[in-house]
Amino acid sequence: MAAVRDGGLRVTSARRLLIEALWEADEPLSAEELLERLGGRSDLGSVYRNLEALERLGLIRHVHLGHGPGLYARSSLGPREYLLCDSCGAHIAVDPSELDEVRSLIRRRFAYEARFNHFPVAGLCPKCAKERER
Amino acid sequence: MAAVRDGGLRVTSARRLLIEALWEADEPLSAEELLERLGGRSDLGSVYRNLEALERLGLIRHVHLGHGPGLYARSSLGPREYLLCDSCGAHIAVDPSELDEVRSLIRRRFAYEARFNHFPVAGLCPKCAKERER
DNA sequence: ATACTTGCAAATGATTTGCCAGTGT
DNA sequence: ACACTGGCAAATCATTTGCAAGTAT
Repeated sequence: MAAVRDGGLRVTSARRLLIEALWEADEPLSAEELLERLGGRSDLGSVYRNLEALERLGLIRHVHLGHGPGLYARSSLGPREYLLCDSCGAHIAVDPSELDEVRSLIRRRFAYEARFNHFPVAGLCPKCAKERER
Repeated sequence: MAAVRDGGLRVTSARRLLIEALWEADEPLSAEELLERLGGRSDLGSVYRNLEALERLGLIRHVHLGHGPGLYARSSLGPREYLLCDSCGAHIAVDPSELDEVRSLIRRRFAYEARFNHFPVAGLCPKCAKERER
């Protein structure tokens, strides 16, 4: 809560509840899922506004896993980059270091600095890839 | 047009106009941009329905470059995979073979079969990456 | 006290869907 | 003829914004 105040935000009950929900979660949640966990003691507009504010402070991040809503998680959940299956929606989160080789390959070829924390690596998971082999 | 009929679709004027617009374009366009090129001689509902139908036949593909609307292009525009800059929106299209090394690295590490034709590689383009170096 | 926030409603952007008159085969 | 489509409107999903009343500092 200190970080919130230091960031120039007031500690309101809607905000505190949202933060608690985010801190209790061990995977990214949508705004709607978060609102449910608040027992309706807020509304979607406020949830989105607060998510944006907390993200500006760097306390949380959000990722887009395919279509569907954005998913939010506390930054302290650890740096994560994602691989998503286009076919079944399965996804895995990995430490950025696991993608360093991929990143440097892309850097050498295209001079792009690839990031898979906001938009994942898309493709086919092992199971779906196998199913399409034939 | 033969491919359309073979696919079980009728060749209607709305459909033909849409196909012409797609075939004249040399980069992916949104449904709205396509409708403009039809001079309003159709409507968004039909455009989306036809885009979906043509995509089912494999005649076109669509890509999501960041937020914003999906972008559609004829498949014959050539196999393309995309790199997108999260910061300035710049993007480049490359032949899949240029990403084969990246793909096999990801395959070895995660057994995922990466595809960057529907969702791009996201990150920072050379210019934006340089600006953040300091 | 007063600036920041909330909850509610309405607006927005992208896309989908229901309906029925119109048209390709 | 008859099923497939088109155009129009309304619905949906995710997210943003306006506003007046409420609250943290």
